[in-house]
Amino acid sequence: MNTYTEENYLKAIFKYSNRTKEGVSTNVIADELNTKASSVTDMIKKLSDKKLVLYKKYKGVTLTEAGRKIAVSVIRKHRLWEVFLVEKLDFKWDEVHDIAEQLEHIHSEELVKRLDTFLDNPKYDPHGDPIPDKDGNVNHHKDIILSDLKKNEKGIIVGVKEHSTSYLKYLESVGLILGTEIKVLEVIDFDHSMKIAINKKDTIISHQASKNLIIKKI
Amino acid sequence: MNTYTEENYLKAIFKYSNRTKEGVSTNVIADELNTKASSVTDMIKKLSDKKLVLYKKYKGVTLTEAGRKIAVSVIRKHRLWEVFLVEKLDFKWDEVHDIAEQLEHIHSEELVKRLDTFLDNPKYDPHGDPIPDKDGNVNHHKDIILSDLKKNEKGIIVGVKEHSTSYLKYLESVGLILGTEIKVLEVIDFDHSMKIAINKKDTIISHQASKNLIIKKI
DNA sequence: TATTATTTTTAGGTTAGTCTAAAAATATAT
DNA sequence: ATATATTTTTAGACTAACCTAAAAATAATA
Repeated sequence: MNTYTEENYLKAIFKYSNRTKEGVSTNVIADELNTKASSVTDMIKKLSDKKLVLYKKYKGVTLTEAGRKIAVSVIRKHRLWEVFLVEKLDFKWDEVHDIAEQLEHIHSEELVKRLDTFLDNPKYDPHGDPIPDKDGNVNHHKDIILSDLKKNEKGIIVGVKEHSTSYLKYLESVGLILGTEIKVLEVIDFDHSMKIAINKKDTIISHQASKNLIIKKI
Repeated sequence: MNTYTEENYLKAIFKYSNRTKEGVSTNVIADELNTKASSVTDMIKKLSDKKLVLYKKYKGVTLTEAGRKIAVSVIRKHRLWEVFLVEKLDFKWDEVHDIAEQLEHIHSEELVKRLDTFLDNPKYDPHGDPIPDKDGNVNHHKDIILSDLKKNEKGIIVGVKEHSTSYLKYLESVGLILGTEIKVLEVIDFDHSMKIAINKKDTIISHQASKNLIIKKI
């Protein structure tokens, strides 16, 4: 059994070790967890002793298979609980993160299994992030983002790359929720803002906003 | 915000300060929490500094109003989660305690409020224990227990005084679940075991079993 | 390549919660 | 009431997770 803190470290390392094969750096982890590099070094040694990460001094850290399993199971729990909070308790998608951060550390395999069943085995959480299956497989989105679309191309919103409350609230307020169909009407060369059509209404959104929306081309 | 551990101490003190006005003794708390008396003394000092308990050396400890509020709110959460686990996730009544021990420490007023609504504002948990309301009021059962009944008296099971898995499993196996109507057919003078009628079937139960069943006379 | 800047690690300390062993206070029994 | 037993507290130490400040390693730049 691992502590709350260990689980959070593993989650942070997982988050930054998806793309590259390089080890995740101490500072990146410290930043993600709002702690100091020296604390990270301490914890990494502990995780290394437990064979949950591979660690070479000054060379960053990578997850072992055991470490990855734990990280993914925590993420699975986080996302399942988010579905519960939104679908069953009627929370908004921008309100669930902090509560799920706590719930993800509840230890009970049976609970997760039953929760999954209760929620009808959802594949995505309320932000469109894929829910890992019980064996640790994750279905990542291919990263097509709205700002990649050209004039007259169309897509459906399937996720977000930025999870801040302010962004989520903004998206909801302009009708950019999961499943919404978008057509690009115009792209402004100067600042890459774009005019888009959603539900027969036109809106203009900034590059900052469009580059954080994951879409599926249609 | 209080830690997981502080909340458990407050809950333990609450548990043993219901009846008498005397302070709860260090050893009783140590026993309840599977820790040592010296650890309890330390924690009591901390809780006393925070004005959550009143403490006089060698004289035991009592909760302040602030401490009681926290204890009761943790118990409220515990029991609401137990209802969730049994009603929504189909856990058995003997399987939910350990999971609820974890869930009771999730901090979010909004979550508790919505969970309560989702569960239709239950008044009792799956073991018949009363769920404190959001203002901290608790509806205790009057303690009429099955072993107090005399021959030919009747009652309905409304709760248990012992929550061990083995007891709960036993009760379920012989059909002694909440709401069951019981008629006392005979009381054996020698060992206080009794013959009872439940759902038209007769059973014999030990004094040990009958003195832990809370009933309502009918 | 030598120097400077950045990152990472080490060294030493802190707090929360725990422990053991011994001392002090209270309770019990002769 | 004195001696004995029990309970509670103190003293000192431990681990987990964190910190600051300084040292060491690596990376970036002149």
